[in-house]
Amino acid sequence: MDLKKKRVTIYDIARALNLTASTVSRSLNNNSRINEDTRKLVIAKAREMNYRANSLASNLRKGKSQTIGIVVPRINQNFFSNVIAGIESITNEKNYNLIICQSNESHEKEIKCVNTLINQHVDCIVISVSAEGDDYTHLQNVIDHQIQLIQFDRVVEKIESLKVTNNNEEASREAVEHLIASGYRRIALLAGPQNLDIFRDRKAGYLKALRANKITIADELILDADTNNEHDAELIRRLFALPNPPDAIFASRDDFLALGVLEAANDLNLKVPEQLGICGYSNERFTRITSPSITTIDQFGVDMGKTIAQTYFDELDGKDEETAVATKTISIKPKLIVRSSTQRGK
Amino acid sequence: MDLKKKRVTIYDIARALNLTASTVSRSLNNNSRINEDTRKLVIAKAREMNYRANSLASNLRKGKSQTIGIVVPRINQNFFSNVIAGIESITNEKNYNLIICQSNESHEKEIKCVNTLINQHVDCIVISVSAEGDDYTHLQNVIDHQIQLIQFDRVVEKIESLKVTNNNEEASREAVEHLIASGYRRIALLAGPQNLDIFRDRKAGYLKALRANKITIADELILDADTNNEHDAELIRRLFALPNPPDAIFASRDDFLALGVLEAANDLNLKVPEQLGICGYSNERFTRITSPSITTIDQFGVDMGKTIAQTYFDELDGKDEETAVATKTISIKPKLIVRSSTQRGK
DNA sequence: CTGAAAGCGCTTACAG
DNA sequence: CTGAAAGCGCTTACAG
Repeated sequence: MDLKKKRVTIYDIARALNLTASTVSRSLNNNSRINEDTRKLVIAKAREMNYRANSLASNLRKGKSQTIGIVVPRINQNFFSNVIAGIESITNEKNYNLIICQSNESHEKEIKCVNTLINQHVDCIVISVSAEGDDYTHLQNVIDHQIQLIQFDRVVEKIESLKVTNNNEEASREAVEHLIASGYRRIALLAGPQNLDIFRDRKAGYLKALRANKITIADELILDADTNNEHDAELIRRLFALPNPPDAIFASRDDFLALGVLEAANDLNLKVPEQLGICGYSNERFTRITSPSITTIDQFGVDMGKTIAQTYFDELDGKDEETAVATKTISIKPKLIVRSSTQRGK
Repeated sequence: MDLKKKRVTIYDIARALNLTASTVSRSLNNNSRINEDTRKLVIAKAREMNYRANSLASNLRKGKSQTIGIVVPRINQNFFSNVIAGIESITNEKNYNLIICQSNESHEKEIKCVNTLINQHVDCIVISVSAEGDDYTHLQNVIDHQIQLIQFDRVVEKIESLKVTNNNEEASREAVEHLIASGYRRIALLAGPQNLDIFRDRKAGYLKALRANKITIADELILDADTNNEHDAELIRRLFALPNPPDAIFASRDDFLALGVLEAANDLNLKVPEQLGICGYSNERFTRITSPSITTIDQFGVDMGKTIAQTYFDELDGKDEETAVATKTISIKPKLIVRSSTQRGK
């Protein structure tokens, strides 16, 4: 047996069957006008010879890859893995491939991922940008290379593309309204990095709720977190060290931050929700099972993923030659999930 | 501006510079014997024209893709995402690309993923098989197509390939020894699907520990779980419904199962660890922060990922023409993490 | 150091 | 319904 055995190509099949590559190709792609017997013959032979199509070659020739590239900060965050699962559920049916990349919240790595995907000639790039960075020429580059760009969740407003977003402001407003309704009055905000729109929006929602209820906005109760969990403890400590500490904390960056708050409260022997209310963001799986369970906001990641994929295919089908790259924004409303960490007898 | 604008190729650059494609290609790949000035010229022009290499074309020509395909059951399980992160940390340096696929524990989907990767001409496929299924011709197929196969964690013994495994039996034995040392005597085992070696090994470790300590093995205390979390509750209920229920449960499939046990214990007002000891598997992030925190086993996913990638590159470098596809097994020892859920003043 | 030419494995107008 | 030929965008022996 050869060690340098080459893979079987359509020419090998053609030779074995006394046909041409054209006919083999047509048979394998079972379209066009091909004699049914010929087709069966070819397919049987291909199987027998353990033939595998070379996607590189066919994609090169066809000028498209039936592949969608996804770039997310982290694949193991509940929200992102849900979005990916949602996208997959649609692309599977359509026989599209997915290339998943994670930027690890690094702007540099994100650029690298995007460039690789451009080089791979993916048909579409779906991205939620990392927290770092403010230069987005790599996104513009996607568009310049005629690749459909779809931004989701963490979108860059100024880059025109398809966008699927959550209504973060509205969800946050609702969460804070709920805290107020539960009787909390000194509500702190642990916000996410303010260079991202979504975290600015969440802060806006918080402010809006306080104003609507005529609660004074205390600057010392508003702190911006970055995405590094290891810095969380310090921020939380700072809140509890205030002369007049908060009676509730809205950890609007994510549930991991809320978890840190819960741990800190335990260490300080603060009773949750009696002495401290806690609300997180993104409905991480563990929030249901901590003690007490944590009130949070569900972003419907799976639905969002489905919407993203569906939007792409709709765009593909309905594409009129007039439009260059499509731009449109679809907003999904997240849902407040009230659990024990914020429910007290007023 | 053209809507059907084509991408810039090396021919476009060559034309603009009055050179040939050969020279442009050589300059861009900055190897060979190229005049330094020519190279600079080409690179500058390429940047100016916003040129992007077409990986499809170059990979087709070179017959390799500098791409590694990964197939895991779920990308959002701590262990798997750690392994992926570990692999990435090495492949990043080497400028290799990663295509990540998830089988969602479906054997059918797994086969589809593997086939897609074969068609994409990846250089290597890294896989941890799904819980379903017992036909592994798709793995044999990888080898038959001269693609390096690396199995990890959930490996199929009979398929010869590189393998990176955890010593599951040893880790489980240690965990059960620890339970015994904490004074638990009726130790139940919630095992994973027994068609996978790793779960059989964990059961073997459990049995070994009991035997070594002369504790009677009670069949009614050993139940096999599948990978569907929704079935967990029923199994757990069955254990607690026994006339003589367990005083400790080793949820050897994973921490999510252990979490289910903890929830059930709470519902039944059983005190953990006093009345019930609980041990999980895989050191999921939440185990550190439940109340009580859960004793579990860390599999060093990141290290495992690094080992996998490193092994691949070693094999690549040291490859003598004599060896076909490399086969070798590397075993990593997991570590027991003792937390509150099993610590009682025996 | 640079060029001309072939070829990687496909698909698809163009003929017949 | 099938074939001959060109071409997708590269890389790389072979010359010079």
